[in-house]
Amino acid sequence: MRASDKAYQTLLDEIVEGALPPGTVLAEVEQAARLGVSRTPLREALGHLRKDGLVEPLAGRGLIVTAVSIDDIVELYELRQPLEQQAARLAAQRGNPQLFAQLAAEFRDSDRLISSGEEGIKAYYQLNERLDRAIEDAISSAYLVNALKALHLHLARIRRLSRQNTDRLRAAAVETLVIVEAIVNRDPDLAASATHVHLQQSLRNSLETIRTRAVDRVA
Amino acid sequence: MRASDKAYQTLLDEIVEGALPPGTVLAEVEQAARLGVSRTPLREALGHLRKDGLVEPLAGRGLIVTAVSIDDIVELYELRQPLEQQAARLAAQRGNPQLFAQLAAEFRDSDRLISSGEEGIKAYYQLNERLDRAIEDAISSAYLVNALKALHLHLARIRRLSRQNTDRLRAAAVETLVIVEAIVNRDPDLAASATHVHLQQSLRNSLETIRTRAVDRVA
DNA sequence: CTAACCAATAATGTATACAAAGAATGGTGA
DNA sequence: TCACCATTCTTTGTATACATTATTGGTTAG
Repeated sequence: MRASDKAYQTLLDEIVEGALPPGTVLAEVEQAARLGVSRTPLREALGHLRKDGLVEPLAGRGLIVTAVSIDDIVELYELRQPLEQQAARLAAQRGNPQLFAQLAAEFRDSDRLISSGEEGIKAYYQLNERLDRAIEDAISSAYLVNALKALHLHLARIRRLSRQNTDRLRAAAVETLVIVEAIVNRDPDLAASATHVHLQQSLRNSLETIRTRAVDRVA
Repeated sequence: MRASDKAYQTLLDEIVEGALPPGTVLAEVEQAARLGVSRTPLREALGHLRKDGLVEPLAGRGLIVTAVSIDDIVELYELRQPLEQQAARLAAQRGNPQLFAQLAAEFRDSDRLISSGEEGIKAYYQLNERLDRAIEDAISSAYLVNALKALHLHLARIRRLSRQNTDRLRAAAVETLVIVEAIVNRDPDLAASATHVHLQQSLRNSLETIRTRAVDRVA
């Protein structure tokens, strides 16, 4: 594996996981030393992160991890909404019904996961990732898949901000099941509408939890 | 201006304009010498082009300019369709009606441009670019705008493949006018539907002209 | 004659040295 | 005491030298 790829992957994970919170200054020599690579591959990694929108230049200070505000979340959903509706639509047209029927069965059983503590919730998140992967595979359009991947980078990042309670997770599982079943039944319009509904709820929940927490912090 | 930016912009233009056709091998030392920069900034430029999807690694041969097939055009429109519908929708919600009214007036007068030779057609294309810019400004969502910019990179590239005749340009102008008027009237649904129609026609025309030309080549 | 292996070569990947540009800090003057 | 300027230092940007890897061509053996 190339040193630049390793540096990119490491920094990416650390930014998404929050180990490098927004505002963190990423000086080249410092990060190169920390990650055990020279400046050249590190610069390449930082350049890619800049294109991803995860870091931005700050005059004189080098690069810093970009901030994530409530406005960012709204704006992100303005991209997510059309992209995932189209993804669901195409998956319903082209996906293998048997494959998605299997995923649907797992979502029907997801209450059990959500109710069984941290471990189960982690498994539930992995189930969602498998669904995303299955949809991407079904789409087969490289351009749309790339746009989705760039989107999911930022979504993974804001997921930390709006931690979901189990009630919301259960509701989300039901909403997602509708989408998957529409794909199984090769109903593109329903898949798109169900995605619309799901994302609307998801955004509403995200904003509520964050606003609530902001109030908590003041109190 | 940084040497890496200069190299990136130059290569980008050459790829989009077709001076570097698909399949062209871009060896680092060779291109660095040609563009008058050292390998380091050139590599940075190539890395960005790779993220843009304009070049791709070829085992052992370095990077080559990516191919553009008919399938690529269809796949590109599967991304363009949802993105530009959303863009039109948001522009209708947030755009300054007076600004778009001005653009609408110009589109109503665009027959004159299209009928007045190369110069006029160039001006017509610039009018379209100004509309794209106005829509992007109205959107104000950085994520969606970035996705649109990446998309327009590839669209500019395939525009060379499917050169439009004046009849198609006139029809496209009428379709576009409906979109702009919907934005002026703050009618998001109509703006989205009109965009849907316009892109469907645009794709159909692209595929027809290319298929026809492919037949010509055989004959 | 074909296939496999080895060597040579040309490419990318990495490290480091150097240059340039900017910001922070200290000093000096009003 | 405050403002401004110069200097220094830290930072990024660039060039080049070195390492490494993969491919290609040739040679040899079967």
